[in-house]
Amino acid sequence: MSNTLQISPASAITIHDVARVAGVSIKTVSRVLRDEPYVADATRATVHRVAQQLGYVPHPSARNLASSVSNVIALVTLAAARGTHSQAGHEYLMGLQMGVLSVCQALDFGLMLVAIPRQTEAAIQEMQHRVKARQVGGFIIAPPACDLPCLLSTMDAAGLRYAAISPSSLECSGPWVAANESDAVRRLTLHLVDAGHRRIALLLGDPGSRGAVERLAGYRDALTERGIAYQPAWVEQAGFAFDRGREAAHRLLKRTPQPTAILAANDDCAAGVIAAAHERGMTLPDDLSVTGYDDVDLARKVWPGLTTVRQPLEELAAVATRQLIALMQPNRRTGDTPPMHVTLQTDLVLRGSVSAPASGLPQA
Amino acid sequence: MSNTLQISPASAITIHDVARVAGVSIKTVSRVLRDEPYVADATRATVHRVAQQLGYVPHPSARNLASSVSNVIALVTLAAARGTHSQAGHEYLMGLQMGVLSVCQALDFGLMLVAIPRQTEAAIQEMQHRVKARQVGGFIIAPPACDLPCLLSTMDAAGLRYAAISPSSLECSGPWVAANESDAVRRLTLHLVDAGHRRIALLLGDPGSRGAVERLAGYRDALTERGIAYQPAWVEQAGFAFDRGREAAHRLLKRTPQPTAILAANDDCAAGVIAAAHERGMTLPDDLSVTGYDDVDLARKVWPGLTTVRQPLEELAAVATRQLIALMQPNRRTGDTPPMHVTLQTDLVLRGSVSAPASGLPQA
DNA sequence: CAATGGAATGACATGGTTGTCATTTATCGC
DNA sequence: GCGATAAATGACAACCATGTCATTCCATTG
Repeated sequence: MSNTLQISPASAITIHDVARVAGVSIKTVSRVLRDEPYVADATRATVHRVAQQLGYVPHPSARNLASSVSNVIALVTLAAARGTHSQAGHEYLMGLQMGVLSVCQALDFGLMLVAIPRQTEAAIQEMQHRVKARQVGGFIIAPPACDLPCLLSTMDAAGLRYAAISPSSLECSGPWVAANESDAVRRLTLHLVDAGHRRIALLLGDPGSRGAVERLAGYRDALTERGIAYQPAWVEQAGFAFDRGREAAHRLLKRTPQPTAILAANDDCAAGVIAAAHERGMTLPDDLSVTGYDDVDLARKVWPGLTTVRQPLEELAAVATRQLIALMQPNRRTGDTPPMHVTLQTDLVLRGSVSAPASGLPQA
Repeated sequence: MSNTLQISPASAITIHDVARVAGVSIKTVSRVLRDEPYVADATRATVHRVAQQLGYVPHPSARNLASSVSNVIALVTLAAARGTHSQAGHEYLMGLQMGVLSVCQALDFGLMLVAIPRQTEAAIQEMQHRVKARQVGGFIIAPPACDLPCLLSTMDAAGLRYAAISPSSLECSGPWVAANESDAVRRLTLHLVDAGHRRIALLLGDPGSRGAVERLAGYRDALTERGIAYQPAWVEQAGFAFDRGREAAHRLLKRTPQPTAILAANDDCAAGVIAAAHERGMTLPDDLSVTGYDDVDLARKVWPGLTTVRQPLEELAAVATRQLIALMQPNRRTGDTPPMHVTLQTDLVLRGSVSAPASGLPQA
């Protein structure tokens, strides 16, 4: 009937209205809007036009109720103990969030935030609850949540759909994305060696994290390439936090001989190293070269600016999101579906925190 | 009938199952679970017990469909241009998120993330779309999203439910929370004056932000209290970003006489000031005292550590969330409902970035 | 003791969509 | 031109909760 545009009182248009105006059944409207086959092209066109004109927006709850398919995904982080901040750096998490959000927005998915407890058991329950309540159709598991022991394999067993970002364990059947961390650290190490450093300490993150293994490999590769002997004493499991970096740096700088360069586990940790060096009255970068990891804002804000590695955080998250959505809606045609396992390259970012060692000739 | 615990195949328990097992009608189950009156105590107890035993979880979509009330709220941030980071500091936003999330989790609300475009018109449409689609029942508007001109009053007009965090404009009928920023800056200024400073520069954030007015007032109050003349030349609209702080600091430090202390707009901005001072070869804090604002992690990580103001970010967000939920579900009994307008106190955090001025006697 | 009214409960419709299956219409081979 | 097959469409139930309104059950009251 009336083809008049209805703009203002838009909050009540249902599939029935579209069907009535288009002169077809609601089922046909449903078929058109869900891109199902067996609809005549002419009908398809009419329905699309009418739906658009009426400003029809499908009701997600009704859709969800009828089809038990959700178009909401959850970004899973580790619940912080009351008052403390979460484990992973804020900027790291925020970068991931932005990546997830941009894809969600483009594909008309909702993004929920879910914080899970630290025990795998409880975490699974929490997530199952969300699925049971049909609030959420799938999960993006970000570090360090994905480092909970057995989390991913238990999720597999529980039938929860997910995509993991930079998981430490690959013992899962689900998709994951990660950056090529061994290559990143290899290049970082070469950069230091080529600047003249020989006593290079490596601080690693939590033992459970993906980087721990990969980065050590990259570090050793670089040393081998340049014919420098690998010394286990220069490697420490420090952790990612500022304070851990600071403590580790104090320990290292007490030694004789001192390291002339420290590869920190991430930018926060590197800032801790810098703080420690300052506390010991050292001048940076002459007395000590420091590198970070992640290139969060902090890396530019400390003095001297951190030479670091830029992980494509937003892209990591975006890819994971597309993987998950492909998993949730196999039939959906969303251009390119990323493969199950993706490794992305990183960029070295050079700033002032690395220079040639001032004191002592290059000696192994 | 069977009172056996059903644990594993839990994904299909509906209100009908509960009703059947409890021997009552579904309506009665609904009444009990929604805490409605006119149910005998004995019935109430039975239903609760059965629901618990069966592990019944109400289906939010069905609930939503039937009642057209959502139990999902959205945290609204400003969409970042592709690639760039969002306006507000990451740690600031993350602090707010944690606060919102903790209340949501406690009250069994879902939290969605929504990024809105920079134009009020488009932002309203985006939000109306969510509501129209019944995805979301209300919004928490965080800075700087709430500083979009007329956003809040337009939301009022559009009938969108919201609570605002530290909004610049109070021309809205909705609830808001904010920190007492004028008092915070007043105390910060007194702290500097009492350390011997007289030439104190004040960097303000974006003109549209709440702090701009409040903080200036606090600054002037402090000067007046100590009998120091207010000089407009010492006040700049620098903005919150690191680079803005750095540029402003360079401008200020070129002057004669130099300021001996700078109150930065926030910690990021303060880090920029510190970087500028370093670039000019100054020694901190002897040559220049600097203060930040927010007490994000960065404040501990720069050298010297920033004397700053801790805003109770998580609490601000938590209060806003409770305000919003009270607005959405007036009947819900959730202990204490916060008042419509809440102002929270702040804490001074003293670190190494402030000392007595090294050069020059205290002269106005 | 019948009438009254409120407490306690249930039957059924409703919300907006999708799934199932039946039905109508067009297409094809011979 | 006829049946067989496939394409196109629609009627109706189902999803799971809540809202409306009717009904039953008691305790009071006159």
